[in-house]
Amino acid sequence: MNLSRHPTTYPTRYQEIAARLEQELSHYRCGDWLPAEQQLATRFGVNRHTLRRAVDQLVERGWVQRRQGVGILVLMRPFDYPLNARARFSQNLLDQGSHPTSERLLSVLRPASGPVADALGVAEGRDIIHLRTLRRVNGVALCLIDHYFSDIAWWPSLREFTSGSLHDWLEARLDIRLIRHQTRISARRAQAKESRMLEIPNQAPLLCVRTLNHREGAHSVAEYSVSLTRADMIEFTMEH
Amino acid sequence: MNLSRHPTTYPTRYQEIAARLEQELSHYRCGDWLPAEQQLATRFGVNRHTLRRAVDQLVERGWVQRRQGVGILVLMRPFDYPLNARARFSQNLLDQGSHPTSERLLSVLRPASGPVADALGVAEGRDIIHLRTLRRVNGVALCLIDHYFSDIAWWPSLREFTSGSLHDWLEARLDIRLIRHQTRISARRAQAKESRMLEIPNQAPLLCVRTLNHREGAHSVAEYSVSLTRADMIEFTMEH
DNA sequence: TAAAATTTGTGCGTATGTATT
DNA sequence: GAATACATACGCACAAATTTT
Repeated sequence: MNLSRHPTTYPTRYQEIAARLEQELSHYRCGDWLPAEQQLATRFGVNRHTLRRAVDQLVERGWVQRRQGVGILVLMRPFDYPLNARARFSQNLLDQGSHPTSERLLSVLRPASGPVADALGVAEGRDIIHLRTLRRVNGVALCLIDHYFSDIAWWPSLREFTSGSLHDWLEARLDIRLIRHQTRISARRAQAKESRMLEIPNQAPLLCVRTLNHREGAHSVAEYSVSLTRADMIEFTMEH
Repeated sequence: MNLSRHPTTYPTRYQEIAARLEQELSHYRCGDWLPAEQQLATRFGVNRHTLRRAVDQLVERGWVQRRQGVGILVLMRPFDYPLNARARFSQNLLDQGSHPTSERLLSVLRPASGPVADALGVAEGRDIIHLRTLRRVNGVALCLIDHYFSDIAWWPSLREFTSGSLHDWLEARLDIRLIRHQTRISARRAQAKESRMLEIPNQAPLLCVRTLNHREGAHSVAEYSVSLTRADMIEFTMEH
């Protein structure tokens, strides 16, 4: 078995096209759609498979994103550039749930799945409150948080939450102050759905922070939250 | 442009095959070759394109590697398996530098680079102590830490450190107790060198923890450390 | 509400080129 | 040189998702 490197080879057709498309990305803005695959294939005089392969490269590099039935979305923006140059936002690790600028994507009453039930300390299948919020900075999706609450008495109030700071809302409407009890931090690649919601390339690294929160004075878990944050944009900090 | 969620979809044929192949990887050892694409395609009753697409997934995940004219090389080690099944090790976020099982890879006196000098609060180019340690669990490389110390008076003692807990060593040999003052947590993909040292696929997600440590009572930074941990194996926890 | 059109996603069959054994 | 195996590319067809009519 020969482990030596392969000699350099001439670029294949799909690589040529990928390079060309990458150049031309500068003619687009974030949010623009590329011409349809068939159009591009015709223009380059190749089969659609070959064109798709070229686009695959751009997807891998994180420049564009596919949307079935819609088209190919251009992600690259001047905004992203400095980020990889270590110009990440810095965020206090303990601030989860108190972002002043998050919007609600989902709020439902639903049976607790296994992991959620475990975290909240309730029986699997019991109804719990599930909110999902998205935090944007300058219009860029940054952080997706799932909040799970065990006390469905909060539902009438929580269901009306639409945007702002969730923890401020709890304090203002229900006079409830939540205190962080446990934090778990991990990282992994974004899965397909997550990368769509956060508008990032598939497989991009995400920071995952899971927290257990109590009410002041109480010992049972009132909230379990799971946040997914673009790792290229955020760094968590903590002063001791 | 509609950013609403996509409905869940059923796995496609190639995804099914990818999942099946991933299961079966445990039947192989690192260095084994998979059966030829045509054989696998025949066995699954699909076209070779479809089979190739399934293998593409394994390549993306870093389990196998293609060699033109040779075959498909199995990279994965059996040990890696349970990890993706969410069986990550749990580690206290504040334990950096005190792993009882780390080994020294490097110990040198060298001029401080820009970022290190900034962190330690010394002039760029001034000599500092640089130690690099690797932590293994069951023989598997888990965590790579660069330690930078501003006080070169510690050098005669630190240069003799070879393995064990670095912070224990400092306390035993120099009667120095270090206290965490600031923690920064980020995540990114492994670069080529890092993936070699940690024996993981390139681009695999890493957790990066950077800390500033003081001596008890003192205010200046005595140690700056940067740890890189396999994100598929570790989850950090913190009780408040 | 429903159907049609558009666009990407998946899959098959085939042909040819390239690298290795 | 021959055999084997992966790499690239074309053409066609249909499925799935979305948007438009």
